[in-house]
Amino acid sequence: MRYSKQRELIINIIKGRCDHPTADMIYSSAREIEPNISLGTVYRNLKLLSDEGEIITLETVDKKLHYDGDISRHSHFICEDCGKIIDLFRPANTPREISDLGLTVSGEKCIYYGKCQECQ
Amino acid sequence: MRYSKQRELIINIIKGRCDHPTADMIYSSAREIEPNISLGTVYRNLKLLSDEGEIITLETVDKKLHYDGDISRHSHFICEDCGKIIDLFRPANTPREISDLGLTVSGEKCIYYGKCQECQ
DNA sequence: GTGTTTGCAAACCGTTTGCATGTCC
DNA sequence: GGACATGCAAACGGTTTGCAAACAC
Repeated sequence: MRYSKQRELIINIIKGRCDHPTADMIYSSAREIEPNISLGTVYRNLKLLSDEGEIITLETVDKKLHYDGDISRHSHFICEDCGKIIDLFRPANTPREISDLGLTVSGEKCIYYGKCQECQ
Repeated sequence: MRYSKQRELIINIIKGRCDHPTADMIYSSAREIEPNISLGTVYRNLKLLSDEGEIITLETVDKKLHYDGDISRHSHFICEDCGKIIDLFRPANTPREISDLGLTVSGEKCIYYGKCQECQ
């Protein structure tokens, strides 16, 4: 993988925020610094970085991919009503059934769905 | 909600299988019995049934919506490699952090991601 | 110089929707 | 008869991709 300033910018944007932006949000931020960057480049790099394990891709209820620059072991809670994504740093115990079935959970990666405090 | 034979057919197809078909798979099955049924009708009814809580909609890694006719309390495991969806009927303990944050999990609905036995 | 990356725009594809017609009650 | 549901096809929107030019090394 060769250096590119576009990719470096994208990495800095994702790693520098603590929410879970979509490709479009990252594209907007990137354009403020590098007005000529294209959406295709953003998507290509997000896919690349996700494949390399440098960022995490989250599939949510809004049919957009969300990206997380924090690759430390943690889970996510997604509000079914407002779509908000909340980090959970104290991971759940893996259910016994998962190991019984010979399944391996990646880094306790787990998505809980429910309602956040505001949407109860 | 008024009766329609298309909707009854769709319900029977989903409830009659124990996997997690996509709209397209349901559409194919439906056409074998009702060759004139349209894809739009399948989508409209799946959305309706999901909103009514009669079926469950799952967002997975393959960018297609999957549907589950089993609405009993259970979680899912999705293989990151082959996309297979496995039911987990012994739900995980909700992490303490979730209640600490004032979040409510819907019916223990939770998606674990990892590798299935074949993809290890 | 060679192979990677970019910007641009078009293509892709799962899903949604507008509308005229058909169906249920 | 009136509200709801359907079939059809077009539109939608997020993501991917083909290609020529630009860039890294």
